[in-house]
Amino acid sequence: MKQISTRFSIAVHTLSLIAVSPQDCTGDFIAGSVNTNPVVIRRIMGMLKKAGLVDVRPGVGGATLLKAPDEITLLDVYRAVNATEENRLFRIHEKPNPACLVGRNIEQVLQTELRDAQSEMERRLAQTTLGRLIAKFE
Amino acid sequence: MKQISTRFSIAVHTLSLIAVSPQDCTGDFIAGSVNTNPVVIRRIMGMLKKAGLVDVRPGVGGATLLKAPDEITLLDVYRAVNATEENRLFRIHEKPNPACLVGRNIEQVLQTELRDAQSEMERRLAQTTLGRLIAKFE
DNA sequence: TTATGTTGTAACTATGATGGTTACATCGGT
DNA sequence: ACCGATGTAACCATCATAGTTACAACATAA
Repeated sequence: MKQISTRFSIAVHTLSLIAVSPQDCTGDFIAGSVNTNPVVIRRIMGMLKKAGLVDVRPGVGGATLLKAPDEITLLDVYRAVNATEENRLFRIHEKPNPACLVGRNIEQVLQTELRDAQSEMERRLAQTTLGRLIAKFE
Repeated sequence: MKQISTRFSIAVHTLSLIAVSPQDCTGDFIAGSVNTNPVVIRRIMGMLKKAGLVDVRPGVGGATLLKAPDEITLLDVYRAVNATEENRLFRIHEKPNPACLVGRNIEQVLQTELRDAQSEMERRLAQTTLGRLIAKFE
């Protein structure tokens, strides 16, 4: 099946690293910890910056959190990297046959249910903060 | 972002149609209601059949539900069409650097949270039955 | 038996998201 | 001016998706 992009987990990794590191984290340093290409990190950092979660200093290098780890939830990160307009987890097939009872109703009825389901997931993501996550590292 | 395949919504549409139709539903008939190619329907019907939700009669044609609409939840359908092994909604980047505190812990810690979030979503899907969905059609 | 209409699949295709990569402009401090 | 960092554009290989054509297998009716 189609899974949610690793952008999300990489973003969480990135923020965690910034949170626990005493020194400034450069993109290359983070890339080394995540084990990927620095450009991938920069792209994600750009999204986190746009979402107001981090401040990145061009030229000099390094990133810092703009909120306390306890003020950043997984949902914040999730939203930041999905960064899209709609943000609907489920896709529904388009243009079903309006001449059919089911075709006429399915979109509306199903959408309500699926949005609720997505909300439940997001509610759970909102319950975990970066601070709580970091506290579990050993 | 990457969304969950329309296979799911098409499967729900398909089952709904079978449930509300007095006559037998052929793949072509369902395809007409969903507004897609019959082969797409047959593929999904194959998954629903494998999951024990429907019985499809080869040759003669037509499909029937193997359970009452009130006994089929959206989660059943979701599981049927995702039909994969792992069934993990979230992907986590692989092989983070074990020499780093974050890299060493992120996978384990994050996985717990994400699995919980997925469970919340699935719990909500399990609360809606096909019967309840159909009852909302007008 | 043959014809008809259906299901079951294989195979091919176009599309779009993803994630890695190279390249280079720009920035800021030494 | 130099150096190392960020910010992006551009390109690419890979993969899931969903539509399509084609055809074998099947069940029933004539």
